[in-house]
Amino acid sequence: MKTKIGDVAKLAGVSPTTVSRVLNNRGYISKETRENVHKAMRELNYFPNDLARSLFNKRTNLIGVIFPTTSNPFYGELIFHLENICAEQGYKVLLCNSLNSIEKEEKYVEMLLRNQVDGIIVGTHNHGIIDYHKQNLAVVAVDRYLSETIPIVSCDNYDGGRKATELLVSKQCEYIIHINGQSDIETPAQQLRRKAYEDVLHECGKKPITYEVPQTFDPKSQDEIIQRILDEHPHVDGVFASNDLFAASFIREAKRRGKKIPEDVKVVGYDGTETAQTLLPELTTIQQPIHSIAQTTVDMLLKGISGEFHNIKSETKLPVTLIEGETT
Amino acid sequence: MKTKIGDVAKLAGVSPTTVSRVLNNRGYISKETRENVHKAMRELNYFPNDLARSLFNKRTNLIGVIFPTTSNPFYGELIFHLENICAEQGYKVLLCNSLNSIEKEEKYVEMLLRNQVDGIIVGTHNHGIIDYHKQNLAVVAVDRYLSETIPIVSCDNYDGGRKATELLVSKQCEYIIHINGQSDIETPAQQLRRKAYEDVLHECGKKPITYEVPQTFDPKSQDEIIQRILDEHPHVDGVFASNDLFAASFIREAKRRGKKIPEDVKVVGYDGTETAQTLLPELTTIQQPIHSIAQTTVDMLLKGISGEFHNIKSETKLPVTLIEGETT
DNA sequence: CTGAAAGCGCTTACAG
DNA sequence: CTGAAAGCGCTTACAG
Repeated sequence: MKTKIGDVAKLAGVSPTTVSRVLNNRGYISKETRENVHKAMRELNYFPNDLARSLFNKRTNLIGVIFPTTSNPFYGELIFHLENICAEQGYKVLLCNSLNSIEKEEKYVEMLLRNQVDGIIVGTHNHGIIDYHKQNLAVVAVDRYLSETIPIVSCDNYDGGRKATELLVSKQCEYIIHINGQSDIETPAQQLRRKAYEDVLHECGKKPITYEVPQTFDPKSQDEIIQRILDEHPHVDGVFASNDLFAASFIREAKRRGKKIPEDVKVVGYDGTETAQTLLPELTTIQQPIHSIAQTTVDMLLKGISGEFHNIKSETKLPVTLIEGETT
Repeated sequence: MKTKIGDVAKLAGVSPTTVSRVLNNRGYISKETRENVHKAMRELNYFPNDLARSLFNKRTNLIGVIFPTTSNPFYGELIFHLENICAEQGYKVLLCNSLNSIEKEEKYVEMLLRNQVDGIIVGTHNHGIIDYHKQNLAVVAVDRYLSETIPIVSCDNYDGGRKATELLVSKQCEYIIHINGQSDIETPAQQLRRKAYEDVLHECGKKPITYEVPQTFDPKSQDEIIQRILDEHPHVDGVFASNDLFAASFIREAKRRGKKIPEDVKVVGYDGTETAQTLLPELTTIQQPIHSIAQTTVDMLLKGISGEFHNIKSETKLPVTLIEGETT
């Protein structure tokens, strides 16, 4: 049997009330009693049951974190920071990999609700699911517009898209193609990058061409699209990919077809994760400040939990950085 | 206020007991009553409070997952699969990124204990912390030997080390260096790879040289070691790195110094994550079956939770695969 | 087939 | 400074 507060009380010769008080540092307790209780707790190797405490307090210090998958280095790194920052503040993270499946997301949200999380951080589509159930629940979205009342933390996607495209233009690329995630009304993140790409191309009288990769995390369909790009546009000489993995896949296939990077085709990626920078350091990319995103997100969420925002429309836009490598 | 079982009962015109029974599908309930209750639940958008249920049941369906960091693609992918498999089976994952800090690990373990997790999956050193507190707690270790009584799931590290080193030898490398994580009594995973490397070199009369990279996840100290390797052994012509990130860093620096890969130096990595295979597809590596590791680990843990193993020494060794790329 | 009572492990007014 | 009582939201014997 696990030891409980009564066991400690008995051993220390006090009431459970008193043990609870030393546990919570509440009210006056004589030094002697406090020490006795502490001794008893140590002796019995006692750990309070947070379930019982939370049930009473209506506060779990639990945060739900929903993203497509920790397998993707951008999310892997973001979630690392999110969890780490939460832990520092005494919050615990319930991890949900939804793989962009609406069905899974719904199940996860229900699970989080049942577990009485204090707040949720979402980085997936979430077609209004959360808003509907929103009941004293703090929610912050990362790079997604979930609803009018949910604060959002994102990077300057339009600026990122411009920086990437303008670099290609300035390097004399004539035939610039954009590889994007599947378009989706709920994720203007991608759309803003695309919009910027299109704006820049229009400004220099070029025709934008965008290919969309389904967000299914299936490497096959990704490869297929890349084959198609190179089949249909053998003269492509510039590519702006909306994440570093797409960029890497493109480079791979272009090289296989005998194209030299950057001489024949220049490539810019997006995200600039530590992992991608280590594995493919030569890649030119738009780097997102992952740590800042995490910090800002947790800050917002904790404010939300302590009731500091109330249906205020809020959007935080963090700056991105162009990292020039050797693929441009 | 959140709606609770009493609210549902009132609306459905029954007692809380009855609502609980339809919730748990327990005992006989008339069809009509069941339907009324369901209707009331829907109407009130009711979700049972899992805290209260768990408190009574002494079962949380919570699994603690402790690894160094989701930022590392191997752990990112492993944790993705672990979480996904857990979710399928109705378990929820509490994520802990311990960064190999013993202090953090201890805090996390205590946190998990307080939260009454049903089991823990550990992939970090854990100097006996868990075993000490082991109290009805199922624990499975991934690639770490924690104690005699904790089952372990790992890959055949010795075979991986042999395969990697033998490949280099068969490709006529004369001067083969091994880059390993920091040695540590509790992590024979790394040591087995190293042992295999040393055995193979001894077998062909060569002198093994191993460099250790501190497991601090600090890119600087990693770069430093790699500089040192190339400074101290300018004639190195073969490298076996115990993970793909080390391999990538080495390749980067070797190229910077004008060495051609694989002509001048051949490199074999380790892990073979999807991410590394996408970003650095030309890397020769020893691939670990991440999905199988996750599946086996969860299977073991669930058996442990249902009391199916009792201090039985158990080790599962999964096979690794050599993936020949273009760096050898 | 259904309900009243007791209890899961804790905490907080309320007394003293 | 300390304790007995009630209650957090649920579940399960036990009656009926």
